[in-house]
Amino acid sequence: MAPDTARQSTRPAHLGIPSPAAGLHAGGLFANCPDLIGSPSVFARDEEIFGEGEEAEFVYKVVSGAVRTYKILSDGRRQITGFHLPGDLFGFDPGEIHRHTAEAVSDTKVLTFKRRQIERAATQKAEVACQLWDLTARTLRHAQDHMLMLGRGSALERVAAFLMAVGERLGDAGSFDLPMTRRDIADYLGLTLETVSRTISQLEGEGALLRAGARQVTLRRTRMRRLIDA
Amino acid sequence: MAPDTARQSTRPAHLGIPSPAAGLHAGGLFANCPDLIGSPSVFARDEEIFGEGEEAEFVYKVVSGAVRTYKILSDGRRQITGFHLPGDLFGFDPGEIHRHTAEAVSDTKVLTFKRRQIERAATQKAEVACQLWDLTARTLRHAQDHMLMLGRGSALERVAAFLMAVGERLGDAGSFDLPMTRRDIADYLGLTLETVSRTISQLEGEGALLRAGARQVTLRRTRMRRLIDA
DNA sequence: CGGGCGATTGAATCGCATCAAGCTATGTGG
DNA sequence: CCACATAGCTTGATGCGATTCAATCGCCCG
Repeated sequence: MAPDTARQSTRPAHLGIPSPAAGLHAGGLFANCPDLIGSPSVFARDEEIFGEGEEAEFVYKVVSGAVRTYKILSDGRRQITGFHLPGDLFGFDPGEIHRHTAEAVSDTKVLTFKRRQIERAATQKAEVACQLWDLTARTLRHAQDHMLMLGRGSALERVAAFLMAVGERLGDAGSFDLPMTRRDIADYLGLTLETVSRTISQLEGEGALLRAGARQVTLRRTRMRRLIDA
Repeated sequence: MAPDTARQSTRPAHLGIPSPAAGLHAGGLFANCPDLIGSPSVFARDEEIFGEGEEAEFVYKVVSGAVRTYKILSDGRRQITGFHLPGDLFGFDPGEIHRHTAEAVSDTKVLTFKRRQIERAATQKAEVACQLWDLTARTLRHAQDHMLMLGRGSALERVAAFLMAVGERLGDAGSFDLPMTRRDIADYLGLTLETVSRTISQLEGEGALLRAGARQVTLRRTRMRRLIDA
């Protein structure tokens, strides 16, 4: 009943593994709409795909590479709200206007779909509208899990959960490559790049992961979970 | 292009006024569905309306009072994801299961709607499905704005933005009453109740608000904005 | 081989959390 | 009607974790 038990702490504790960092695997979304075929398109590292405030003409699906979506504050602080990996959809803020900027994290191939076309399909077929609803709902769930992380997690919890989530989404076969920089990770987790770097070193020091270069990591999931659970 | 300009700082700065703390004014959502009529229901202060993990049988609309929705971590930390004020809808996580717990912040009147009924209407009428989609999208926008706050805002920015948002949603006629405790505010903003208290005192000290008792506040919006802008 | 960006590491600082009293309303029972 | 209890709020002292500032390292690419 009363919330009097709510405690706060900066100490490590179980955050639950949040849903993958942006997880919007498209499933068969457009499968049954034969006229909805995406046009392939390529973006170079750090190239803008769309900007905040622009008209939302297209919707995108990542084929290879990675994309970040973010907002910038007037003083330059940046909050990345999601990373989009192969298979993920992005750019689907309902409404006429993009509410984020999207950039390629690395060289990236995407499929582009006309938003108008999709929305028209939605107004005609309730089935399509429900799928879009479900898609937005999954994005919402991710956002809420991430809120929990940003509001309540220590640096250790945030970084560990992030690495595990990205690993899973990349189909972690033992080890994997992080597509993004430390700064990107920091701006996603609400930390500084130095803290991210230190925390990864700490995780390595405690045997929760191995590194081969800055980007390639091998997770020891059991040890990592032990670190953040207790 | 490159995100190298992203800076970080703990200093106050413009966060943009985030959308109101949960803002889901129902608009005319169920207006054109004459068979969807809510049953009135009353909950006492701190009474649970639904629990995380429960089957999502109903959807709610606040008539009077206030509701909080939150998640609890295994160690007791609580993250409130939204406050729901008169006119707001809540409990509409798509899916069969509630992903939050909802409690009355103060004595509260709500209207309850059968979720099944609404979803059935959605599968039949594309128009309804689109409205639900839009509803979820608005919740998503709020969540993303809140992420920005949690990830990047100082205590001062968070509290000031929160007060302004709540004031607006309550139709701030000069001054208004906060329905929730300092602990609730803290668990929403990712702070401790002491920090919230101190920050409000600080805002008062700098002439950004007046207090009449702990809960009633009068905002000096211009001064408050100056404080967080610069 | 050298330039440069990204990552790491160190030292000092700061903001918020934590721990710990008091304070102030509100309400209750004698 | 007042003493007392209690819940919520405020305020103070202290500590810790993350940020900030500042080198330095190391890898990748020209």
